Amino acid sequence: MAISLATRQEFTPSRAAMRSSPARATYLRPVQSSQPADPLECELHRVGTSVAVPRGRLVAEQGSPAEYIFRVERGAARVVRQLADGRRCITRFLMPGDYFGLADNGTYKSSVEAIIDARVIRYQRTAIDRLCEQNPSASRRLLALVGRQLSAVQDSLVLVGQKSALERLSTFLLFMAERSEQDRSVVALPMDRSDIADYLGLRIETVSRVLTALRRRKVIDLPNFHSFVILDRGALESATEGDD
Amino acid sequence: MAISLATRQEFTPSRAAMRSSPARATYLRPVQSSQPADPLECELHRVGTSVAVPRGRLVAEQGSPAEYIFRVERGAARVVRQLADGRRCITRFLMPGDYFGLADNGTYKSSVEAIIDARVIRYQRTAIDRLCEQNPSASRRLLALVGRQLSAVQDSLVLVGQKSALERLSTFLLFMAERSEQDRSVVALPMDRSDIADYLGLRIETVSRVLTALRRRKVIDLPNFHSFVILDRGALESATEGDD
DNA sequence: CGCGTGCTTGAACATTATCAAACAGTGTGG
DNA sequence: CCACACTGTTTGATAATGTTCAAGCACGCG
Repeated sequence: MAISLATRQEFTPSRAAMRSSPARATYLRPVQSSQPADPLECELHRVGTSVAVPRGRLVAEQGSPAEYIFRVERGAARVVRQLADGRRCITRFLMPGDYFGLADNGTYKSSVEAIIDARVIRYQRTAIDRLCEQNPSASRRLLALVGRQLSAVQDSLVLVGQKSALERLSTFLLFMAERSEQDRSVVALPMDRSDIADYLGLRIETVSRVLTALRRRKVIDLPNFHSFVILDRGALESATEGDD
Repeated sequence: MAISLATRQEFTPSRAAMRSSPARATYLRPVQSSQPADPLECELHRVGTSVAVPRGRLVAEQGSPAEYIFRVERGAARVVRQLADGRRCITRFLMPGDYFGLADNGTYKSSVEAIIDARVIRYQRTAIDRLCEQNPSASRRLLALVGRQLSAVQDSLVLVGQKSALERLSTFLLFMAERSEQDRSVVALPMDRSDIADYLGLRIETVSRVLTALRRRKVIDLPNFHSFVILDRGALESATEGDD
């Protein structure tokens, strides 16, 4: 089925959404946009197009011209960088509200793939540039967004560069918990183990082992493959910084 | 040239050597700025102050208010992030032409320390903001700069997250060679082994071992602790991607 | 019910870290 | 000029951590 460039594609043809178009990298189905929020978003909204992206499909392709900037509305996506020797690195997970492509000038430096059925708004880069030209507050806001991303990637750098497997997983779980719907004790984990592994710079076996170790110690529970529950937040937080 | 598209540019107007000032952590000696180049840089220049920073001294301190944006003119600096448990992580090395603080909003997320006697220009953040307000092309360039930084950090993330010690060192050496004065076969290595280790997420012993391994294999030479020579660039390049 | 995919578990192995010691440059004082 | 200490680097032996390879398990879906 189609997604030619995805390293791997698990297509669960449960929905009809997939018959959209044959094997092409850039087939996204434009749909009406949803509602805007603040005045700036409103501006942005006017130049954006909402698009449905079925699970597994490419939103943007590494190396192709960076025509659009995206914002995830619903669902989740992974930002993937493919190395020459075939290794795969996930540099970010995109959750609702996250932007992608802000800093990619010319061509995309990474691919983006929907992890689950998603909806994204895409903005023509030229339109954004025009907006910034006219509206200094827009460009300030854009700069702030990119700055936040930079800061986040630096955090990842520390995480992956200096920390043990346990520390990485704990940090990751807390991060996911923070990003999920506040009032739910069970946190969704849309990505599979290999996504987590490639994100944290580990192997799936290690991810699995650390997760089950945490479960055995009653720090978390794993009701199924795609969610978890924090049972002992204190323990998880301290595992974040090495006190085992 | 400018805030422009060059990630960096080496001015080496061999000025008078600098004498260091008394030992204070945040003490920088303002001096007259050097010459500007293009119109935008000219604008910037008017709001910048050139400062001498003796080796080892802090240029900016993690957690303190991010009042300035810096650009390294001469010398070299490390961007350091201190973890709670005392581990140290170096996220970047700043060489002439590199900026720091562009994305730090509010407080600095990392400290910056001079590795060797250095000279930096510092720009008041408020002045830069004002400049962007008036001049959309300035803010576009600023955005481009931050974007380039983002891309560089992502590269580091891949490096540190996915690669072996040999791959990391090879990549690092080639990177340093690229950034040093083109026509010199011997490349300066201003930072010491522990800086390299903290940058690459390794221990100094590992750094040392890999370096001597490369020397034994006649891939590089190490005439002294603070420089190296590439003897077999092909071998070094292939070591970058795992073909040992 | 049975198959496939993704997840877990185990044992052997590789790489890197840790601990400890020796070594090399550099500057100091006799 | 030579001992001396100092700091940063190298080297070696051992241990820890994570990887690899190989089963086995479990959930989802026909």
